[in-house]
Amino acid sequence: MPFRDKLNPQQREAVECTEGPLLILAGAGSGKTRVITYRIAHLIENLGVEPDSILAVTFTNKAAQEMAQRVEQMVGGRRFAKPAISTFHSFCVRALRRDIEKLQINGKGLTRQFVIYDEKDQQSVVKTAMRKLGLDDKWMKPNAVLSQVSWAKNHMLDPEEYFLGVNDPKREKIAYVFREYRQTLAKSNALDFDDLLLEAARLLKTVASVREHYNQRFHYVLVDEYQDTNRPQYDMLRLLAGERQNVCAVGDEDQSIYSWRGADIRNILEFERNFPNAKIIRLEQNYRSTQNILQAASAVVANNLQRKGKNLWTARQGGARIGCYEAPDGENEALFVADYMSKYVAREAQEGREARAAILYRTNSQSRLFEEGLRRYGLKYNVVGGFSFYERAEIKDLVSYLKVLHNPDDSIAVQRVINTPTRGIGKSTLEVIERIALETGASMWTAIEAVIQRQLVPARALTALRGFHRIISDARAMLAGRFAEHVAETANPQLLEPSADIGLDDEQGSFDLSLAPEESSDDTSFDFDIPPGDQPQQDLPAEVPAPMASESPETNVAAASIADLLKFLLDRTGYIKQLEVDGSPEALARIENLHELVNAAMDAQDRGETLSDFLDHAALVSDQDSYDTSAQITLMTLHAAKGLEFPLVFLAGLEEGLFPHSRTLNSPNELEEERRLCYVGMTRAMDMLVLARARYRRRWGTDMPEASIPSRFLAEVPPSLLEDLGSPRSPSRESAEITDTHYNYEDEDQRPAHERQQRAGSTRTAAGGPKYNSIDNIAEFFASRGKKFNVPKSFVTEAAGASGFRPGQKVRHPKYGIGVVYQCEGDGDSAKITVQFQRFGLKKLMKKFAQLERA
DNA sequence: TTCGTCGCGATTTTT
DNA sequence: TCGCGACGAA
Repeated sequence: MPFRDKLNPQQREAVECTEGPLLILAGAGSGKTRVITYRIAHLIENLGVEPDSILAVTFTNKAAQEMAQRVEQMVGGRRFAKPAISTFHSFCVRALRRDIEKLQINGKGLTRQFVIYDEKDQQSVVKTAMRKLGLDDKWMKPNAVLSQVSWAKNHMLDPEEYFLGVNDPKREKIAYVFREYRQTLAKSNALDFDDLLLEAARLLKTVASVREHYNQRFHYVLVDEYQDTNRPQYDMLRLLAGERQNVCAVGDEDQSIYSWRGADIRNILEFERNFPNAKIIRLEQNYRSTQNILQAASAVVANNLQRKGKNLWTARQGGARIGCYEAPDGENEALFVADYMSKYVAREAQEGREARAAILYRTNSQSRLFEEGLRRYGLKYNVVGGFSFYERAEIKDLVSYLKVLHNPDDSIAVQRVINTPTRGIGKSTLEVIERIALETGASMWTAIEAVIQRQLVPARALTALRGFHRIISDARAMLAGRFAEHVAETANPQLLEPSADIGLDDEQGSFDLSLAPEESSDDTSFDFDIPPGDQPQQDLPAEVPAPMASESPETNVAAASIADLLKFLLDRTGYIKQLEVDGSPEALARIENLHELVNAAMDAQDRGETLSDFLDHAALVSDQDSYDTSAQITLMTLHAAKGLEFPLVFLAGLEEGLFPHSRTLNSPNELEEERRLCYVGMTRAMDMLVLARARYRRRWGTDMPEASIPSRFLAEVPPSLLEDLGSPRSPSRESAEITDTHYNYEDEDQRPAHERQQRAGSTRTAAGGPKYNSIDNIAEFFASRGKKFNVPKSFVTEAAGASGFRPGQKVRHPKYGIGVVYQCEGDGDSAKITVQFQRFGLKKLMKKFAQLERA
């Protein structure tokens, strides 16, 4: 496979240097993916390396899919086997599903049927643990406790070690919660996201046979986004590298933005120390952005100390300057962006080019304003992030039912579904069950059976509980293909069968489990993201639908498919009926979603996935993966933008406290991370970059917008690269009408009808319509919208500069402390200044008496 | 037990 | 603004 003429010298070196540890420092837009895929193809095609002895790990499903696709295009068709390309997490899940039982001690420990707890599940475990330990929700927020627990895990500390490492009472209590948390998960046969990495690393570390298995299988290991790896991932990488040390890590320390998830930037900064004789190659030619954009971004990130430093350059000299816009408030910012967008989209359409733009922001909550703005302009857009399909309540409900079928000990799932839809199992009944579970150390499910058997709750609740139990056990029987038999069995009053009897509930997968205890799995069973049918799958019977239930020949009934199970559950639980009765548009949407879920289950079935696979999938996918590249305008957080590129990029909300985020302001390390985030955002832009800020922003729904201070990152961009896009200062005509009310947000419907028509017309025929689509007219446009776009008087007085204080300025008051000037009125002795104080809120002060000073 | 209302608090982020 | 939790009524 020839590639020499397709790569620059550094890229070529990175591709050809296949033996020994290698760190590729790949600057933004330097053709990283290209190098990785060529490298893999080179190994296979030119060096004759077996494809499936190559392992490549990424962080997102999307990255993994893309990589696999591109490799496929290069070497596909010619090879049967494929390289293993996977996310860290799904790699770990597969490894654990295969061998986790080797970590058992005296038969105790997790089984291959373990479930994966997502963040919500984790939260509820923490909450329960805290309640059990008598800790108040208000004492410390469960979320904060959880993040401590996660921190400890990422630093490979167990509760005892964590306890010893802290010396304040608060954290000591957290250690107890941590211990309780771990016990709960163990009891539920569950792992959280952190555990997946942790346990996989432990598996490799402690079980020599497993480690050898992977060392024999994988001769070349490649890690993408190395700057985002944490300690367990690093350990795993070392173990996978084995003696060959053919480790290729690709990353960019300037794009490390996940330290809050335990990512340790030292992994990349200290690569040479960790892997002796490591080679380092820098990819410094940027193929994406113009020189101006690159220079601006580089200037910002140059303020960081924690970096190896690099010298990115581009052949695209010059380019448009970085746009800069200061809007009066958040709504204005959004409307400005929308206006700019509609102009841009129209222009690109006229030129016959494809318009692609992104609006990037720090927090998801910022998206709302932009969505409204874009809608007003009739522009189509796509929001990435927020909550994913599998996070929707109704989907989680049904998935939880499946989880209970799959693993009855999953108490979180049981808790979620036991009374959804409501079936009369209330708080007091739940308390009884929980108490039994607590006293006997059994799972909720076992406790439920005990409660039924010994009739520990009032008749009414007992009936309800029986109903629930019946649904679950019926469904489980369907799963095992023993429904008819089950019905016969349960026809007699002996309702309860020992649940161990149904232990192997892994649907078709159960064949594997029962037939192949130890050495059955050879290399091919490790099927990474490989399309269906492309490889021998001993996990599954060949024909997908309806394999015979060979374990009970006398019944000979087909095991139910996942879709069938879902339909059964939706019907028997009355879930759909409940929504139908509701009848609201929202309920109908939920029904739609549930249909989608059934479809997803059918697709999974077609791919030959077991119930277990399906649940893993549901746990590991995110919305990040469903990003639609064909949308013209994409809204997302800066984090979500990593790895993407757009001809036009807006970076919004460049305000101190928002970006950089307030929670990072007193930590130099976190501030550097914010700066890297800014760098990531800026380097997404290919041709045009616009930075925007609102001078007043309404934070968390107060009725009073607060004055903002420009983000320090704005000041870090060399002024010569900036171009002010006409930030409105004092729309004169309107200012005369301003009363004492600071802002008067009105519904847009209050605009005169003729304006609305004009607006509508101009958006629909964006190209031809003259007026409000042009930046030049933006001030006029804002003005025309009436009071809504009034700027506070302050902007006028600011221009006059009479009061000596200006809005946005930081001031100190002897009694109220530090604050920010919100508004100035009048001048001379009668000058009044309104100040937003950090601790005392908004105060109107007479300048004469206030003793304000600049801070 | 459920369902409604009210008030308060929060808003950072791959898997 | 929105969503959740606590609390109270049927």
